Amino acid sequence: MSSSLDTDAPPEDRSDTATRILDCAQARIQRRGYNAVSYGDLAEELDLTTAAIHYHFPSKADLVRTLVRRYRRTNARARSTICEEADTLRARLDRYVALFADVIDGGGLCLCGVLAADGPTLPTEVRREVRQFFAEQEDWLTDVLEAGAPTRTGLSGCDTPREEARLLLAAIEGAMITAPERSAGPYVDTLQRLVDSVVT
Amino acid sequence: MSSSLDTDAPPEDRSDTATRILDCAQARIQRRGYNAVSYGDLAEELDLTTAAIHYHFPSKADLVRTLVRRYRRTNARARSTICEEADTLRARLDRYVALFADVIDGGGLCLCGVLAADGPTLPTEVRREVRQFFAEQEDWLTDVLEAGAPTRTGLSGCDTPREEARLLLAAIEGAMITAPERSAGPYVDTLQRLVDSVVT
DNA sequence: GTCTATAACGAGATAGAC
DNA sequence: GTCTATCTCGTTATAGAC
Repeated sequence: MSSSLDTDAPPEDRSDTATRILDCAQARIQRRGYNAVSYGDLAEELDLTTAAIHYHFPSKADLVRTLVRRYRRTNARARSTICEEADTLRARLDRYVALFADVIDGGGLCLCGVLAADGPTLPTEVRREVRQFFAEQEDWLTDVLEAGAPTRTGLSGCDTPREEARLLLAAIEGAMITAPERSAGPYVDTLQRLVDSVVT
Repeated sequence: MSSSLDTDAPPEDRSDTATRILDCAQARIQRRGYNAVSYGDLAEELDLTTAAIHYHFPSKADLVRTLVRRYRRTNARARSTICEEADTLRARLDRYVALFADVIDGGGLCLCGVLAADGPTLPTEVRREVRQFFAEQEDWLTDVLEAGAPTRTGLSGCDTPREEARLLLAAIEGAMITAPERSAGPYVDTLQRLVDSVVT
């Protein structure tokens, strides 16, 4: 049940400028965190004024809320594609890990991982959105592990797929933070060990 | 080799006020991140002026560098104590996890986990200090896993203790971020699964 | 849709009195 | 060791012209 809850976004049309703003904001937040990104930064990089950005996103809360929604949506599509194109448990987990490896190679961390660290600083709407992102990952991983039962060995300590899913997610997010360099190689390496322990 | 490298701190005497400042700064950074904590915040909570804080720590870089050094030192002592008081692999890992569970119960995240997410925003000295913290955890976990060889099952995917150590550390840091609430219960629960998979 | 201009505030930091 | 006072800059956000 990779839930498509809430007011699940409308047609989702966005002007070219709005998209450029979101792209820029996402890259910067993934590298620097919520509080180290300002309208001024974005304006300079995009060759706009702060006022122009305020036209598209009246407040910073608006901007980041929209950003996380887009992030969730993109991620949901990517997960769907994985399930369509790969049918073994191992292939699915490998491709899922690769999703986050791409993020690292972009020079930053998972958008929601970074935002989670900014905790109570965030507008409450954004905090909710971030928590939902993690819940979705956990749900999806649980489903995938269940569906892959035949080739699933199961960690000796885990009784249910959900417990295993929680562990996988924690490792996937944590490895970004503890990795000495922000490059995909060592990251994938570390997580491969865990995947290997979970599937035959 | 739980390294005591670099200019390993002097007698480490600190005035009472300086200690109060560090305590306050640590709590706030663990909850809100580096860039959401200001001299003004600290001054208000401690009933001081910003100028008084600047007397003890001339710059924010000074303050946080000192803070992370103290954090590393406290953590090193705690790890030593664990090795003195517990002699089985399981007991040591359990108590190590408890160390971080205490942090969560304090309402925040691991100081270095939070700072890692603030990435290039940090003064370079602080970034070095944070990377060293993670290196120390990895080294210590590797040693502990090696020493516990008799009761160590080994994850099926991991060839060496170091690979297992990296995975443990990633999960320990990541579970703080992905946990829906900042309370120790569910956190310890998740990690217990992994510990159970690593030791008989 | 983008601009100039500016308001209103908070940040890190310093000088100098006590 | 702590204060008052101040500087300079960056921040989010708005008003109004083009």
